Amino acid sequence: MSRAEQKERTRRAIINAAFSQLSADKSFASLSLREVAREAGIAPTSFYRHFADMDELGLTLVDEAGLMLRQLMRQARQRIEKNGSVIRTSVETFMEFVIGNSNVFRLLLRERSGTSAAFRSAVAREIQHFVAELAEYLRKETTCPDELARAQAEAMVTLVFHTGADALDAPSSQYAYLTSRTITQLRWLAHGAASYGRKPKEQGTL
Amino acid sequence: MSRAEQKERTRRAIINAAFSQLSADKSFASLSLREVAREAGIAPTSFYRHFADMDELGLTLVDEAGLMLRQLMRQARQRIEKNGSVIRTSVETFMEFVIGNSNVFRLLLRERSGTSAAFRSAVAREIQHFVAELAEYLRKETTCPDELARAQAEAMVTLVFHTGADALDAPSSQYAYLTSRTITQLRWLAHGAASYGRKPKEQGTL
DNA sequence: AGAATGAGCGAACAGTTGTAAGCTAAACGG
DNA sequence: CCGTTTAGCTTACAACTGTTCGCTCATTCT
Repeated sequence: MSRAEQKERTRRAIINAAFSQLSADKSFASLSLREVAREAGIAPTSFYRHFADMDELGLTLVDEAGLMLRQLMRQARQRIEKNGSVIRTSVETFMEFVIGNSNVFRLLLRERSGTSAAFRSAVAREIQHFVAELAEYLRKETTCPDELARAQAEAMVTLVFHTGADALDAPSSQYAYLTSRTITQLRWLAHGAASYGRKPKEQGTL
Repeated sequence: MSRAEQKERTRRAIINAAFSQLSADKSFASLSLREVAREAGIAPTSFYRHFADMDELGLTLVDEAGLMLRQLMRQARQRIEKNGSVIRTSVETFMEFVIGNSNVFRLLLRERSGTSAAFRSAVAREIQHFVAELAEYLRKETTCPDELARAQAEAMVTLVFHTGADALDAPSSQYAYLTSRTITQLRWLAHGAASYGRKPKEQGTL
């Protein structure tokens, strides 16, 4: 086996070990280099042949998670074409991702407000892809001015993301409710933005 | 000085030490019992005279944070009575809280998705107060059915909370933008829910 | 006054952590 | 084919962690 090939192999072993140790009660911050190395089947010091420190590993994990997120977007687009209901399809696709890859989603969720500024901005960047893409769609499909399309997209992504977080702690019997609730919320937003978008001034007590 | 009084005093010293060590790069999980005890001016072992372990301290901190949140709600209600604009006043009040008590807000933000189930549900409970109160208001002021009032309140709290999180990493020059963006989002929701609330069926491609 | 309570302390222990130094052996490049 | 490179190892160290034990001594209760 080629040397580079073998190196890539144990690099993946490290990454996989790290992902597999993430759970509801174990965040990336609470992983230890030694534990990861142990599960990857290498000596602790060999870790340094692949990453300068745990932070570098963490950024790699966030990148991989972001990659999966982008694949998810593609998948959602395909489904929408064959399905029609944009909001319902998007929310359902996202929920399936959260349930099926809860460790990955949890990583993003936690590091978004974690203790490392580098992690936070890495996660923020990945989420911005989501927002930008959705905003572009809204600009095309609706008469929304650019700035407001972005604000609308941000609100929608925020709500969907938050529902994903709820789902992590909810029993699976709640998934259907969470999904439909979020769909309703997004429809409100879309409807409100469409009919209310061009009136930034005060009106009424709300 | 009475014994109970002195005990309460060092208990507060511990709590204050813990709060003061929280920061952008230091979460509760990364605090150590010894460090907290050091800053509180007691021996590490004396910590156990007040808390069974760090988790118990953490739950206390979350409770205190929740208390501050409820005080905030009262303050917001007073302001609204003298001001009129419900949404604007609420968002501005909340943002002031986040800026002025960033460590407290960060605690809630992080532990909401942290590694301890007990912490997560404690934070969720505090936030539910917010939601319940807002939902009650919406039921009174609008024609929204109960279930939808709750969904609307949840969406609003989610958006405001998320904006608070954004503010933590944003330069203060961005505060005004974040505030007005959120106000717009909440108005969309209110408007959409009002005119769209009783149509749960599919319609259009959105 | 005398006994009991309990907050606080110091010393000590067993674990864990990250990381440095130096070696081995296999794959590589000339 | 021989020298170089390098992934991986073992050993070692210093720093920290949470927690137990037994003691002191001021406050409290009787």
